[in-house]
Amino acid sequence: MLHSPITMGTFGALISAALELAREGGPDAIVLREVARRVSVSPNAAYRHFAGLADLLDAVAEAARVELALSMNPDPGTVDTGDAKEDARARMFAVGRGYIRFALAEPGLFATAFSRTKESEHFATTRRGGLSPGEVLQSALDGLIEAGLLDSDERAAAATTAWASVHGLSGLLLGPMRDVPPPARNAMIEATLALIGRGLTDGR
Amino acid sequence: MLHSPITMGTFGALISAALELAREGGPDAIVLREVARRVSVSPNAAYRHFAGLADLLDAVAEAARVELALSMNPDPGTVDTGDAKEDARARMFAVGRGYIRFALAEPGLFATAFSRTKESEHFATTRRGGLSPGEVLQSALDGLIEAGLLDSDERAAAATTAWASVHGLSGLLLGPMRDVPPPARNAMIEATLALIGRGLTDGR
DNA sequence: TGTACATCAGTGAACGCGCGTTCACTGATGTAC
DNA sequence: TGTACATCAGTGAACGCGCGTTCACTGATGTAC
Repeated sequence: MLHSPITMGTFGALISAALELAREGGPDAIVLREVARRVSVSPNAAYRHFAGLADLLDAVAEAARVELALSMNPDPGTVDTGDAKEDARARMFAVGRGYIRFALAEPGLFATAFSRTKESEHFATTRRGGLSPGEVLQSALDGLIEAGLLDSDERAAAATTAWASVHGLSGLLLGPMRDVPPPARNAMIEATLALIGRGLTDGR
Repeated sequence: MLHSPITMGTFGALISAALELAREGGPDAIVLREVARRVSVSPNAAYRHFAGLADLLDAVAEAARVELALSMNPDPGTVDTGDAKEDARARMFAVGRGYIRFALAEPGLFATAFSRTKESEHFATTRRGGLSPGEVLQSALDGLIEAGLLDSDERAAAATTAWASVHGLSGLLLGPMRDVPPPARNAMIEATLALIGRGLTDGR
């Protein structure tokens, strides 16, 4: 997914195999020896590319964050009705829906994206020129501000509340509410997005 | 915390020691051999009281849920201004604040309360006559309905959104936002509670 | 009241397992002169 | 163009560790008659 497997080299193959483990079982499923096994390499070969397990985990968590950010980006063209206000609102909803969709489709990667790393600001900025989840959210909020639907001094509070809501709903749907059937689940998602949207663009 | 250590017996002592481990390091820190060590008992003695590690974990998760529910209950007397609407609203805020306060004060127990168990409806009903987090939330929503601040047919959606918001904010404050200093953190909590409260009791 | 027996909560030793990491080494590739 | 040397990505074997669980057993307590 990151690169073609053919030209990936051992470094890329290790990351790719570790991502696959994370996809299957979350961050705790990332086991150095199993990663090496899947790449058909001896366990200590990994130490040529990473300082240790923690370092590998950091790289995988970063990759998971990039995948989350990609899933948050609305399909281009979807949001284009001609009405600027309507478009900005729709884009905001699409970003939230994309976040929850990723969590439900890739629970292992979702959990991995939030696993503890050395620094804590990885959601806001991304190295290597990729997108970060925080940047996608901020740009949707920019749209609301430009459309006159949000005061720019409410921006920080809006970001926190919006993020908290979709993050929390994702966690509940994956946890205590995991047995809710899909139709009711979708109703919950839409109801939450609607209520938050209403709260953010209060009366505008 | 559950019973006096003097009359607790091995069963209670095992649960108590496991709870302590969960408090220190979350559900993954619950290690059967370490639990037995802390109770000064051989590892296999635990098998007299639990079918295995998974069974012990279930019991500890249940206890963590009870502690969460206790933390959500507002101190009696705090919410009593004479104005029924105002009281109902204040009680709702107090429940949300209690939830987040517990998450921040006891991150290990908070995570443990949400660790995977066999059944998934433990948040709604509690065995042994204790309170559950879901029951505390529902009773706060009852208050809003009785005060005329919430339509009873919006009850389910309101529960989901409210829970998702405080749950998500808790997760963010413990994770990606863990370095936010306390004053800014409190502002985020109050801003989120205010926005959700506004959304729930829309215009009333 | 005494005796035989079942139950129960504990013990100590051992099981197999898989982990992250380190050690000393090898062979291919690149580079300086 | 050839030679000596450094660098680098890999190997195989081993390290110590702690885990959950099982086995055969013990000694105290309760119970039936």
